[in-house]
Amino acid sequence: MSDAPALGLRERKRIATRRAIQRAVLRLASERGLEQLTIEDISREADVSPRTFFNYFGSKDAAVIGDAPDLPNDASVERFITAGPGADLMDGIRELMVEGVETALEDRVETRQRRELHKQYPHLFAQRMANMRQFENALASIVEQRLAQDDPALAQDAEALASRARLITLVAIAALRHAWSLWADGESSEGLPEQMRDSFAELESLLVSARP
Amino acid sequence: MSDAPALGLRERKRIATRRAIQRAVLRLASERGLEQLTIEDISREADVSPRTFFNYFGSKDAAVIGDAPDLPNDASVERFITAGPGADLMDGIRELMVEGVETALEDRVETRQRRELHKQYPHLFAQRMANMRQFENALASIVEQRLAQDDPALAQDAEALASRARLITLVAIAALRHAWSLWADGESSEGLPEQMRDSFAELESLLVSARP
DNA sequence: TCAATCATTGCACAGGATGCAAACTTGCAT
DNA sequence: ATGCAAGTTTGCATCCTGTGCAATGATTGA
Repeated sequence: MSDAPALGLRERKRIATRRAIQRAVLRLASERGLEQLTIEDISREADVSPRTFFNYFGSKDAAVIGDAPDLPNDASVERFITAGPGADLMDGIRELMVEGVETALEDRVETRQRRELHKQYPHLFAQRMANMRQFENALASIVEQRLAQDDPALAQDAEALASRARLITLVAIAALRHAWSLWADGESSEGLPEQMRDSFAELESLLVSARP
Repeated sequence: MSDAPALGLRERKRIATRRAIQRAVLRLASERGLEQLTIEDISREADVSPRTFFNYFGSKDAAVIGDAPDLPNDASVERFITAGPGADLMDGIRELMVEGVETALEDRVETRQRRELHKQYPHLFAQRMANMRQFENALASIVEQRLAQDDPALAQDAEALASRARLITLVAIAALRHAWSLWADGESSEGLPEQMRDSFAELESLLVSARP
């Protein structure tokens, strides 16, 4: 858990600046809305020059959206890949995802503000989805390795393997999006991880009912 | 099929202008890339003023991306909703989607150019997916009606009904995205509709294999 | 033909975004 | 500690995006 190998001052300052900008943009955007908010306003609030803002984020939106979820550490990934054919695939993916979003959870206030802004400005949500593509590709590659492990026959056909891994990944992401929607729309204070388990369970029941 | 109730001259010109801009942006972007392309360039090529460009599209990207797929006409939708519990749900959704993208298919050259640009600029692809949200909501609402028809018991619980309809929709969209990816990445000249049938078939086989 | 309606255009302007070079801060080897 | 290399912040200049407004011109329907 402790990935803090004594960051240098420079690195710590960088992170602080980044977070200062993010906090500033969330605070101001929540108060008066995105459109009546200029880079200059944000920079003033964050105590940096407008030019510095662009050193950290390519646009106003990018600062609001927040960082894309990351894959968990290598140990978890390795465990998933080598879990063997006996372990349920979707369960494994779900846990990887939960780990991923859990590490990304920062401040409760910020999370709430971001959620509100996502509701208010659909294009932000959209861009966030766009940023997921990287995550998506990483995940697909991992799933591919797992499939190759579980089913050596399938591993012979690279095309089929890749196609299947991608489809499985996309279905898993469908569940993730489902969880996200309910979590973002709902008023309940249920955490995203819990909602994710619910959504994956519903996906499971869907698959069952689909088979006569 | 013939939804052309004698468009007036004004309407025809509007459509022509829109298409002229789209053609211009695709041509120029394919030649020299998106970033070295200004609104002024595009407008010159399309023989309209820069101001007019913005009357049609909110941004450069919007012009490249193309229009979001539409739901098919009401007859098809009605047929889907009332197909009854005997008809396979995913098959029905797939056919609705195929109809939707088929009407959106314009010119072969444009389609190809757009495909290339989507490969080259992932954020375009992403934005396109984002634009699907409207389509997504429309589809979810239709699926919800179908579910309510098929399963009156489920229809009692509005929450559960909506949640399930949304999940099913998202899974179907996962298949659509899968088809889209393969179609965009692949060199094959196979059409998107065919690829969609392949992807939905693979989804089907996935569900089967998931059930021991 | 005339008036209403809608589309196109030019103009002005605020804000977004980037390259560049100067000033400053941090890291590190001596 | 000192000094140099590397990285960060900033101001400045500049181009592009995007929008409101008002004038002009084309299309429509009576």
